[in-house]
Amino acid sequence: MMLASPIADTLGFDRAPSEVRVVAAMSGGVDSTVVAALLARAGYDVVGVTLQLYDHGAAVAKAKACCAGRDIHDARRAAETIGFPHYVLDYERRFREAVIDDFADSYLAGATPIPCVRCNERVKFKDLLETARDLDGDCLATGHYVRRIEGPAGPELHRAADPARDQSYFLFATTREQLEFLRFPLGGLPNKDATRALAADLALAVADKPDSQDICFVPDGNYAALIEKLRPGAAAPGEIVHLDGRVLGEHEGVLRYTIGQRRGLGIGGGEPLYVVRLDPEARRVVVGPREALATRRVRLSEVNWLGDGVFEDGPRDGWEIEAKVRSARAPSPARLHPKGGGAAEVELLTPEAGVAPGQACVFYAGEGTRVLGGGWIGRN
RNA sequence: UGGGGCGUCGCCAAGUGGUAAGGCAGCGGUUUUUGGUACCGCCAUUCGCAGGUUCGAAUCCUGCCGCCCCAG
Repeated sequence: MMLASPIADTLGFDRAPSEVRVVAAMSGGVDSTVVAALLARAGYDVVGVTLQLYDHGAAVAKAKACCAGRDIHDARRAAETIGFPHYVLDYERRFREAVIDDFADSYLAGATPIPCVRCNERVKFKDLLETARDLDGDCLATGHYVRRIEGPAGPELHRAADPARDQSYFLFATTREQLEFLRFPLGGLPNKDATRALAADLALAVADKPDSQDICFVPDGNYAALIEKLRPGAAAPGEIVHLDGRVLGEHEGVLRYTIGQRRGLGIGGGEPLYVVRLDPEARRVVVGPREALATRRVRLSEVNWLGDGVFEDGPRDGWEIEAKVRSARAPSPARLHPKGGGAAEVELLTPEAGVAPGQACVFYAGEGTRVLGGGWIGRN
C-alpha cells in the first residue's frame, strides 16, 4: 500500500522531496497530523509547528478543542513517532488580540463573528506563514479541506473534492500572495474516512480522535460567559421588541442573540419568532415572523477577490457568481456589485434567511469548484 | 349588588360522558472547524377547588374561589 500517494504529489515542486522544506501547521487534530506525517514519510523536509493559542489550563479537559495543552501534546507525539522536528510557538497574545478580542467586540456591536476565519486570516496565514518563511520553508501545509489548483494566472482556490467536508467558506480571506505559499494536501481526498484511514495506516495515535467543533477557545460552548468575563457588563439586559412595536419580554444581553435565531427568546403563545435585528446601543432585540428574515441584498466590506480580472472592473450588471452566506449550505446564484474601497453588494437571486452582520459571504464560480473570494457581511 | 361569560402544561388552545389533540416556549439530541436555521425526541395519571351523580366525568349537578364583560 502506497501511503504517500494520496497527497504527497500535491505540493507542486520540481525538486526532490528532500530538497523541499515544508512547514506543517499542526493543530493536534487528525487532519493536520496526517498531512505532516504523510509528507514526512514521503521524504519531504518537514518541520511541524503547533501554535499555542490560548490558555491551556482552561482547555485541557476538552478533548475536542484544538491548539491547547492536550493537542499540543498530541502533535508533538506524532512528530516524535514519525521522526521530524516540531516546534511549539506561543501565539497566545497574538491570538488574543487578533481573534478573541475581535470576537468579543463583534458581539458587543451586535454582530456575529466567525473567529475561525479571523484566525486563518490574521494568525495562521499571516504570522505563522511569516514564521514558516523565517524557517526557510518553501511552503506552509495545513490540514484544511480545500484545494489549491495551479491555474493560468497563478494558484487558484477551489472547494474540496468532498463537498461535505469543504472548508472554503472559512478560507475566503486567503490572499493570492498567501495562496502562493500555502498547500492543502487533504483537499483532494474523497472524504474524512480516507484521512482517518491514512492516520490508521500511519499508526497515529490521533486516528480516532474526535473532530473538532464549536469555537476552540470556548471550552463549554458558553461564549456569552466568556465575553462577559472579557468585557464586564457586556451582557446588560434589555427589551425584546416585536417589529410591530410591542414589547414582548426581556433578554439577558444582546450578545446572546444573532439574526435568525429562534431559540432562547422565551416568548410563547403565537407563531414562532425570530431575531430580526439587534440594536446594541438601545440594548434591544427585535423579533418578528420568519418571513421578516428574507434577505436579498447583502452589503460587504473587506472583500477579497480571487477571481480573474480586476474586481472593480467587472461586468456592468455585476459579476455572476454563486454565493454562500453560511458554511453549511450549498451556494446559490447571485450578482456581485463592487462598490469601491473593498466594499460590495451581493444580490441574492434566492432570498436567504438569517443573514447576520459579522458573518461571511463567500463567492464561487457558477461552474466548477473555484472560490472567487468573499467579504464580510455588514449592516444593511 | 344584579345579569352574563370563563377558568385544560409557562403561554395559546382542542376536547360537552368513555378514559387529556395541536401550536408556541422550554429541555435533550442530530447536522456543523462560527452563530443561527432545519430536523428528531421529551414535555398535563391530569383538566380552579371541594363534594355529588355514574360502571365510567375535563365533560352532568351543587357549593366555594378566581378572572372578565354588561348593568349600576
